[in-house]
Amino acid sequence: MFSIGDLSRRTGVKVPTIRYYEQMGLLEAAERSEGNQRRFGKRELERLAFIRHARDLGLTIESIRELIDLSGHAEKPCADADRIAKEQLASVRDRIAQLKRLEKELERIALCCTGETVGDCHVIRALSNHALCATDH
Amino acid sequence: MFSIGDLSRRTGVKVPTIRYYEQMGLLEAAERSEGNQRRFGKRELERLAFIRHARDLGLTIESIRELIDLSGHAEKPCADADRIAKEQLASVRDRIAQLKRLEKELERIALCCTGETVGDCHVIRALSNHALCATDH
DNA sequence: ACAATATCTCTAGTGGCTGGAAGTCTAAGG
DNA sequence: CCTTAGACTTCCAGCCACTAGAGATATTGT
Repeated sequence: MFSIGDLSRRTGVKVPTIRYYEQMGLLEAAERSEGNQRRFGKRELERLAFIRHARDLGLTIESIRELIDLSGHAEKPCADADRIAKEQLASVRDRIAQLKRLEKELERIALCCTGETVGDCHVIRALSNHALCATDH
Repeated sequence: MFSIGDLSRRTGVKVPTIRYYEQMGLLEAAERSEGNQRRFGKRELERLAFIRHARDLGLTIESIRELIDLSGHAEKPCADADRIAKEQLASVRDRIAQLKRLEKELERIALCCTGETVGDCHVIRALSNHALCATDH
């Protein structure tokens, strides 16, 4: 049995964040000490690691809730879990594609600066005039 | 002179967002009609396009405020504008790199699903066990 | 003149935390 | 056993960049 601070140190999840996950229903309400402090065991540690991992992969709290619900029903087909992961993959790929377009545009804008004054600054001119852009965004 | 709705249609920026930009000080307080409705001209249209463009490129409101301040001082050197653009480029590149690591991890997780039940679902197992990950995150 | 649409201000909500205040509990040292 | 430092509790506010809604007023078209 360890305290919320211990759990935090073991998982790298900040204390207020752990309480937040509990409030959001990702962690079940923890047992309490006589003095009303939370006490966690191995099970909670593992679940928190799961949550942290999923968050690191960009899954929303809502998706994680779904996955936790699913994992409680070992007999169901795992199509839903699969769908959540695939949707997340698709959304990550979308964001990468979008950021690459931005990168191109910013390169054009930022790398052309010739170090003169604001009056003829390429950065500001480029931002003022969308027509100078190579891609649409 | 056009109304906020006209401005919205011309720039693709939603009406409440225009009011929000005014509130944030990116747009100067607009002239008003007799009945207290905002009236905009070409100047405001151009500035809003500038703002929209910068936002599309991922610049924060704060950075845009800086750029607007700068653009009012045509005689100053444009190093600051250049720095803002370069910082944004660096941050975009960071995010791309991070998302690519995620993409790899999600591919491994999502594409291995063999369509069985939750009990032996690869997605859920992978999320439960960080040790299965190829990269650190 | 009237109806339909647009605008006004103000407030609150989004997601995923993060920080602070004010009070209570626990663990270690003396 | 007592003290004290630190960890813990709850509750509330704030972050960013909007977005939505209520209820009142203005404008526009017929």
